[in-house]
Amino acid sequence: MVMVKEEMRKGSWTEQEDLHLVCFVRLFGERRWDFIAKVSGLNRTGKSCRLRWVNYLHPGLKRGRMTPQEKRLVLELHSLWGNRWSRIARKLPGRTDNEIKNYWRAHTRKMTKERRRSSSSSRVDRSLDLTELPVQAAAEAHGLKSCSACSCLTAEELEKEEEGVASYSMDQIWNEIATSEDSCPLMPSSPTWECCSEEAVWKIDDEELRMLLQPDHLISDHNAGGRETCTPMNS
DNA sequence: AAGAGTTTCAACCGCAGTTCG
DNA sequence: ACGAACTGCGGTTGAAACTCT
Repeated sequence: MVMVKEEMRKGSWTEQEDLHLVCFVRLFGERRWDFIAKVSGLNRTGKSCRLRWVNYLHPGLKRGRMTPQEKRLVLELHSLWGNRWSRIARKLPGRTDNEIKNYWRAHTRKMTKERRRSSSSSRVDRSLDLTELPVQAAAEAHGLKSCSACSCLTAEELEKEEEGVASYSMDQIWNEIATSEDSCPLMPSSPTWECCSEEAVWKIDDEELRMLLQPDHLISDHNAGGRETCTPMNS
């Protein structure tokens, strides 16, 4: 018999996939993505699962457009660090490197366009050409050196802070999760979760896992009303 | 109203660094 | 010490949403 390797799913995530992923991440933590991808039955790569979690499902994420303060900070930090998106993202709580990267791209494109427009109407005013200035100068041209008009930290202040604690720790996030646990339909009051320390969860092998994923382990009274459960999708 | 052009956002890819056996 | 597996990062792409003409 010929075994055909199943194609991994690609493209947009469905709501059901999201629910499953959230469930399994909460069960096993934000690590071992290949493992999570495998046991969840999502038929996605670990990489894809991680990306979806980090960029979309993570509980600490902000939604919607970036604020002027955030935009200002992005420009300023970019002038200091260049395309170190993840580093910049760490200074903007709730924003992902992907979001910041997207914003920067959109911003520079806009600037290039404005430049073209202005250079076609008048060939004199080069001061608007931020994309061709050194990034530091570009930030200054935006008036980013001092940030007294708003309450956000300047890049310099952040730089000083850099050695200290990250501005948004995982502890905060998990505290948030813990406090909202009761109202979350996704998180069954699973014996697996309750009886295992985080460390212990990481030590279980595949055989134990199969046992733990038996429906009677996962479906609790909590989910009796047909709510989402942490059973593999393709089971 | 509709089609073209632009912007935004989510997702993929490849590579490099790290961890683990 | 070494190789495989995993993880994170930055660049790029494409579809959907939005705006303009």
